[in-house]
Amino acid sequence: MASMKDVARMADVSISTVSRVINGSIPVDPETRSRVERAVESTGYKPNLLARGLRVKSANLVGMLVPEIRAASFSTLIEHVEEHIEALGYNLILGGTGGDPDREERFFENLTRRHIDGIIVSPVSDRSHLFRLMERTDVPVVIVDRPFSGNDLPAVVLDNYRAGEIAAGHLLSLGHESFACITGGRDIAIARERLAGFRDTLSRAGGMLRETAVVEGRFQYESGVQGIDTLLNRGAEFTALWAQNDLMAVGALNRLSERGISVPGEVSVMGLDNVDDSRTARPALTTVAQPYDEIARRAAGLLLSLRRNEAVSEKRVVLAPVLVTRDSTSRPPRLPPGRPRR
Amino acid sequence: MASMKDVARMADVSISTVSRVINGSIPVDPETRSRVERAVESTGYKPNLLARGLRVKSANLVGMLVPEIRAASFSTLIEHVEEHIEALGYNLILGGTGGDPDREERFFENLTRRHIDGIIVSPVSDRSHLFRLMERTDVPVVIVDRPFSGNDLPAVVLDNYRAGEIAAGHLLSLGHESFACITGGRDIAIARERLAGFRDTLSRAGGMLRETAVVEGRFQYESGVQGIDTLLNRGAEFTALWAQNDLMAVGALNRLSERGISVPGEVSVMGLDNVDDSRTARPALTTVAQPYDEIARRAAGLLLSLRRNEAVSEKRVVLAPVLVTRDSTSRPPRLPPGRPRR
DNA sequence: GATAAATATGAAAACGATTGCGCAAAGGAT
DNA sequence: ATCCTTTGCGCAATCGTTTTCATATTTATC
Repeated sequence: MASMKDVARMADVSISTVSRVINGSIPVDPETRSRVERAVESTGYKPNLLARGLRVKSANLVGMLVPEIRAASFSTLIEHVEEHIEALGYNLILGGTGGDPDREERFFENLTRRHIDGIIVSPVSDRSHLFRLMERTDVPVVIVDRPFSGNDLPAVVLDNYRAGEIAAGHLLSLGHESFACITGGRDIAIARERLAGFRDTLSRAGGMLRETAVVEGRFQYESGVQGIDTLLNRGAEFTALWAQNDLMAVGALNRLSERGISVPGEVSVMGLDNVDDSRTARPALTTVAQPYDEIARRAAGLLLSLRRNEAVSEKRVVLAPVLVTRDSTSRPPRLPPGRPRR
Repeated sequence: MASMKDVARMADVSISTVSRVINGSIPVDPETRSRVERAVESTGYKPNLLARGLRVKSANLVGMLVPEIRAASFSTLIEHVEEHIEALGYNLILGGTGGDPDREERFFENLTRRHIDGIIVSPVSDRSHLFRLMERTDVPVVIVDRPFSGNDLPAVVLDNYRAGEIAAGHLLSLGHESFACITGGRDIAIARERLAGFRDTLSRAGGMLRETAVVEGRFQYESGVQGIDTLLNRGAEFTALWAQNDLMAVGALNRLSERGISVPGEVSVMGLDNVDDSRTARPALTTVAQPYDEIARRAAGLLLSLRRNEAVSEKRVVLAPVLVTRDSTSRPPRLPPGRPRR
């Protein structure tokens, strides 16, 4: 592989000069510049990123760490992040933790040894080891999807409270009066916020969410199916269900059908995320969309601003969710008041 | 960040010695060794991977390039690859191309400039620009998922012909006699191979696959729904359908229901991949599974063997698909012979 | 035309590791 | 006691850049 030395020799200049025309850092005589450019061309020279990185302490690399790479919400986020940073001339180094604290730690440490330019992280839970690590590193970090709790790290996230409001609002507007909710883990802040928005909106409208009508899940498909089972076993009464992400919503959808309850005929169900699966579920899922592309763009932008020590107007960007109506919600069934489907 | 120099000073040895105890390359006196180790401990020293990489021309990085990061089959492959190489001490640098040849090229080029240790690639199609690039680079490459056509690059892939056989075999064993197939793009070798296995098995059994009963898709959800539409419009007669991946199969499933055709009551449908979506589809999809975990493991293993110039027994690993039966296939409906559902 | 200022380039020192080579001290053989 | 091997370690070169500083050359100023 050709190096600067080769180019320099061929153009009959010093390597400093080559460096200067490559980086355009300092004016150089047009005549020698073009001589160098020709040499670069004919040798096919491309700067060695390790050497440069070593010197300038920046590898042109951003890292991304998520709990589960293959979960639809993460993989779409990853795709968008990769797109944006690649457009800015960076490469993405990706890690999955599977919830293993050791892997979290290793990943973080490896990246700092690589002079990473920044890391985008989605911590497993509020108690993640990562928070300790992140607070005492000097590489820029921005949190996505699973925000903070008791720290002020930069983040770009959904307005989760608002998401709950939107879900409740939509169901209320259809005329529903009895609700249920399948949440994410209680140790995850976003789950708590989503629930708060949902509950507050309902009670503001004079309705309410009984304790027996909320079940805690873990943002996974199985949580959706089990959620339905425990709700029905408890004898909870509801014509409208919100699952706090699409995966659980689809699980609920399927389980309801299996138990002979029609959606949206007897109960309406909503999700949150608007990943591809919500489109392909049957009935197609009404959901509250996360603006994944914008999350990714803002996260990348924020990260690199921090890197350059630019003053950033807001360290925490919160983005608005938007309602996407499909076929899994409708007006509640006409039944004797107070006797909805069990 | 502490460097070797700091450690050396603290342990009162030369940096060469520090290097030697870190790498265990050459025996060093137990007494000084422990002195160095103590110094490493107390400085919290961690080798700088850029510097090491520059020197030894290896960054401890492997790259992976796929057309679409968020497609379920790719994201699960990515997850597994990341897991395996991380266990071997490598990090993963991920790129998506979206089918854009420029991005393919840039990605490839950037990685070589980083002294990447190897690249795992899934080309968009047989005509991908990548093949040119890959043939004339000296970094190890292994192809997954979308193999070759007219080149002998290392690869680890499914036995796609066999997959077709398995699909056909399953449907035949249920008693079906009229078949249809939705394929991937004809410019993709695996689509052709899958079809060949399917068709050959059917004709071997005395059945056959009419030309009007095969429609070309593009491995996407929409291909599945459109596939059904064109089949029905053509008046194709079939009680069994194989879509060459799960995404299309689910599309087909949904479209069939929408058009009032029950699955598996009137037509059975199968997919290929066994991604999560096949489990959560309704009816749950019978499919032929790709052993993603093994593909990833073998690909990573092969790649690193090539890197070390080890003699590899086989440059092309082909793995066996396995049948997963769920609810989308059953015996064909009893109807007057020769008059299956249209 | 002499001096000052501006401009273009080169030499060399980093960045932080690995590694070939050589030298000293220690151990073994005679 | 002498010589030969080992063994353990340090010196210095190297990987491919960027960047500071100095120097030579040109241009401007009076």
